[in-house]
Amino acid sequence: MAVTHSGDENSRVETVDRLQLDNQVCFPLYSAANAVIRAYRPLLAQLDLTYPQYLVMMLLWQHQQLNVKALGQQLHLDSGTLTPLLKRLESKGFITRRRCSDDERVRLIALTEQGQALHQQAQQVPEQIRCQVKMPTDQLLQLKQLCQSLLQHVDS
Amino acid sequence: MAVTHSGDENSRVETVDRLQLDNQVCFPLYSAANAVIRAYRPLLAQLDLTYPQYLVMMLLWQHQQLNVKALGQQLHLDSGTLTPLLKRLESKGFITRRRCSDDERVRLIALTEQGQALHQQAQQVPEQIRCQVKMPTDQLLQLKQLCQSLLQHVDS
DNA sequence: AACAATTAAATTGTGCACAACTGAAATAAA
DNA sequence: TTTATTTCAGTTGTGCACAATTTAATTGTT
Repeated sequence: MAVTHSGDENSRVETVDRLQLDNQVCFPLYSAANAVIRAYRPLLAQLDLTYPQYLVMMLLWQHQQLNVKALGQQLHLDSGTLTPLLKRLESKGFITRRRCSDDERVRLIALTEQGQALHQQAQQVPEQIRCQVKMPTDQLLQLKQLCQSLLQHVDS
Repeated sequence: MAVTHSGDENSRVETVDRLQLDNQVCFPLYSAANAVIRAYRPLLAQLDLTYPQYLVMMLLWQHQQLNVKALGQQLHLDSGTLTPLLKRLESKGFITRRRCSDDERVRLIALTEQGQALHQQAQQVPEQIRCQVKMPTDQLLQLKQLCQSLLQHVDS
């Protein structure tokens, strides 16, 4: 329980139960993320990708080749998540997982031709998803910036 | 690829690649949600709860008794997620899962004394998590409202 | 009353997310 | 140069999240 002052004309003192769903930031954050990823699902299914797989592919379309650590740092995911995910992308024929000759610990993740080709098909995804989110662009930009800020300011 | 007009003095035309991580809302949303839930983990571990279990418990602390459908509607989760989660809460001794006598299809989820008692222990969680998020309260409020708005305006 | 349609929850199977741990290779320290 | 430490991926095990399906109970129709 916490006591806060309301911003009304006559400043009342009200008791806010912070253990209620309505008063928490994390619940809408978590629900909204789930909802948007749920909206991505049918679009990405046409590319035979899940949302986290799509994230990896976007990084590879941009950088051609990355190791597991670099992927993990950019996506905030660890090897426990990435290794099986990358194996699935490999078995679908979208990426290769070579060992680095300089440092045998490192895996170099690169696109196959098929993975490269998927880039074309994916071009429409952003606009398709944008159509399903009926919200002003400036609000979405604001939401993006607040999420990025939160990400920087939470110690986890 | 999309062409947008920047808001600069001399309105340049720039090409924005919407297939880049930096230009998407969902990625920071997804990462921020994961990060905050990660921050909750050690706090909730002391109560022997996961974050989704904590959500269910909060609803029960507020309403005493709910069926699976009502829980699902409020949390945006289906029986495929809730049924095993509720079984875990039951086996920990926090809830009961009675069948409704009026309608045998329905499960009535209610708190045990132990589950009720957990409410006291949980009182500190919101302030503890607040300390780990070094961000102004007005920005968090704004983030909450934008997430709630997004949740309403995405068809999924 | 008999049958069809609907509803509530459970089940099955896939794919994350992550903590904790392991093994192997590279780097640092003695 | 041996040994200690660190680093990179991989493994194991738990718990979601969800699509698709199933079972059983209820409601609606004829």
